[in-house]
Amino acid sequence: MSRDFSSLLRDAELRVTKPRLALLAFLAVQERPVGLQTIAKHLRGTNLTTVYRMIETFLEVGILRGCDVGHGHMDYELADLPHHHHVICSSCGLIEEVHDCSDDSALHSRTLRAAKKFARIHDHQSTFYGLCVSCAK
Amino acid sequence: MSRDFSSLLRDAELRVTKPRLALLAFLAVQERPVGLQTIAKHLRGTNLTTVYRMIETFLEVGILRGCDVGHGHMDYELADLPHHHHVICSSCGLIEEVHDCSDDSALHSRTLRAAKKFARIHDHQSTFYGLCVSCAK
DNA sequence: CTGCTTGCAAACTGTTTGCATGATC
DNA sequence: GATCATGCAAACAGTTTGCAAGCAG
Repeated sequence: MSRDFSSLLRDAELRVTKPRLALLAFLAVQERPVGLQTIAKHLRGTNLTTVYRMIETFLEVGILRGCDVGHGHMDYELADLPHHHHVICSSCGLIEEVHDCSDDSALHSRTLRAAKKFARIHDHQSTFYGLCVSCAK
Repeated sequence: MSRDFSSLLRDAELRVTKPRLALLAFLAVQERPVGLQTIAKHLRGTNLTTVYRMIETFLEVGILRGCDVGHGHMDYELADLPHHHHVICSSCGLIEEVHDCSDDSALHSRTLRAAKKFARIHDHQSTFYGLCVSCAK
């Protein structure tokens, strides 16, 4: 399951460096999107500034995707994951990804009909709030 | 259409002050959620610190709702607006609110079935991305 | 008059920029 | 060897805190 991040970088016309590989490897292991500070904390041996710049670069070329689950700062995840949404526990902050998004196009066209100022809708992001099983006890 | 913000504040056991009324009046006129800096810029005659504190207070008592449309900072709107979602133009950043959210409970239960770690889902927020009519030309 | 609210200044945190060093191609 | 990436330090912006003065109840 470990991936070939070197060619991922080369395909994006970026140089293959140790900090970049470390960042990608770290994100690949995570099962949830993570914030910049979290990344920097776990990526011993590199610099905060570098993390900022790597993320900026990766967002530009589309290797990374930023997603905002509503606690003030962006979280990041590898962009080549399948489309999904996040469920957040209102009590403890646990995030789970769900992949049930069967009728996207129906949802988009229904929304488009309601949005009078828009000509097209090409994407959406949904965040659900609830109680995880531990907190519900 | 102008509302009674004084009693809104009193009901929340907050004192009725000029800056607070100004903030509420400003938000009531907006048709989209606005960021803190935007608010402060338009609320001449009051202080940045005060705006921060008012927003914090209003969020606590539930007068305001923060919503994150994914550009790094929170936007705020009056909480007693009906449930709705936002459509954002990928090109110019225009935000429109849409109120088509007919089958919420079906969506919640379908998501709950997919989210193995969750016991309940009570709310959600969706953001759509598209092209507004001006940008689509 | 009492306590909540405000405004200013200062502290703080998170983010960005400039520049010299080091690594990749 | 030329160019891109990194790391440090310094600048910067946004946010928070402490405290004295002002205002609502």
